Amino acid sequence: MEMGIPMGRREQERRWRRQYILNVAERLFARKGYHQTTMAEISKASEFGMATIYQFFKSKEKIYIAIFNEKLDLLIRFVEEAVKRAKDPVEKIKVILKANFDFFKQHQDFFKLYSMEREAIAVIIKEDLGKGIYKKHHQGIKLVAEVIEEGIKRGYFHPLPPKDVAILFLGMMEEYINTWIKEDVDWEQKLKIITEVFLNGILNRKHQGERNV
Amino acid sequence: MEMGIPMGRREQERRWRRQYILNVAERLFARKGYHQTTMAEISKASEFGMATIYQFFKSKEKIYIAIFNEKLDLLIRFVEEAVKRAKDPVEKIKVILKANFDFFKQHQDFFKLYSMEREAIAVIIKEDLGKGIYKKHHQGIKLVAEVIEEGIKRGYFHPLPPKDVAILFLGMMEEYINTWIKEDVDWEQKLKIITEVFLNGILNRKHQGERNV
DNA sequence: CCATTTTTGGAATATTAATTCTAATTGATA
DNA sequence: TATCAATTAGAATTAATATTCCAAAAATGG
Repeated sequence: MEMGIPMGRREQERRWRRQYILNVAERLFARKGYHQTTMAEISKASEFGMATIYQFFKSKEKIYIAIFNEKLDLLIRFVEEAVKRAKDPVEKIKVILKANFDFFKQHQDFFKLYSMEREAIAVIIKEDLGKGIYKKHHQGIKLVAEVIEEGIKRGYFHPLPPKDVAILFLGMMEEYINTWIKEDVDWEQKLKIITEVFLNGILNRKHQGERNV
Repeated sequence: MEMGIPMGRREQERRWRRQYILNVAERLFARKGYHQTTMAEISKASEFGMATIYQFFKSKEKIYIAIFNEKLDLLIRFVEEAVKRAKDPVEKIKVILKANFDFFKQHQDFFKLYSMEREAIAVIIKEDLGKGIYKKHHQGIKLVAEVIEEGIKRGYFHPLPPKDVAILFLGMMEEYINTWIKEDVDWEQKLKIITEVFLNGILNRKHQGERNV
């Protein structure tokens, strides 16, 4: 199982089936939410019997957790990779936005699930693993906060509390993706708008003297 | 029942009890989510029997919907009132932020519920009334978008699509409140930060020449 | 205070759906 | 191909809980 030791056909098939079940469940959960999706439906849609599914996952809850954990890992890795390739903080912010947009365009079902239940998950899932997901969300905040902090140190950004700025940034991004993901929009355009607002704010230069914030 | 005709004691008591049930349910839903909260718990916590509760609400779902509808109405009215009192667009933006912060500080249980299930609600609630809630959310977006539009026309804000900016604004705000509502923070301070970021962006003046957004 | 109406508590019912079980099938090994 | 182990389908079981029902209690009005 460890890296380097090749998997036999048997094991590969197992993996493939496991993943298949997760994909089917993800689609169903995204469409109808956790509670409205029954094991019978997952069984039917995946064309596996109950026992088979329970072979792979101890419970419905575990399926749910697995989807979140695996997709969130994927996302975090994807964003981290992208950030590494950018040099200056402004570039990094742009790259984070683009990476998130791209990822969620590719995984729309998951995004739906994510925005639908990220907050609820601590409540839906009794198990401690639910907290692991919560932790991964904070890992995302931390990543952005570090970029912000670097940007402040290097004089690119206003000296504001990095964590606060990171939260504002992610809030913007999430709600924005959430609104537009359903529709068939020009993503380049959207990316430009959010970048513009976040970096430059909405205030027009000619009025900036007036500000008394 | 119409304005002007005074309610008898009987009717007033009924209202009070109805509201009491809603308050209890709200607290429970906020703590454990919709599905984890049972009618038995609502009955126990409110010290009303089942039949009594079903006297007031046809179903558990109706209780949930009632909470959302009534609180959202309250919020919208509260924000609209506040906006009326402000003159220029910059002031209006600040006032909207403050009104939301204040409202949710006052109604923390509801905020929890709101952020937990706003997205999920269309899925949790089968009934059409679920869509009414969705509509109210958009009413909020519209209100902000109008302020933005006015601001652009009067030259205060950059000419960006008002609805997009409104969504970004609300996303920021929601996530921000969400993060800090649990903790005992300096709200004035937080209000300043979000206002600053939204109005001026994070980019430092000295680097603005470099921007190639 | 009595008759009538309304309200109430909580037990009984019905439903829904997660999980387990069993018998049948499939696949591997020799 | 025969044997044994692993896998599977789907029915049966079980658990949870929303809703209904009914007898008892309380409020109302004459």
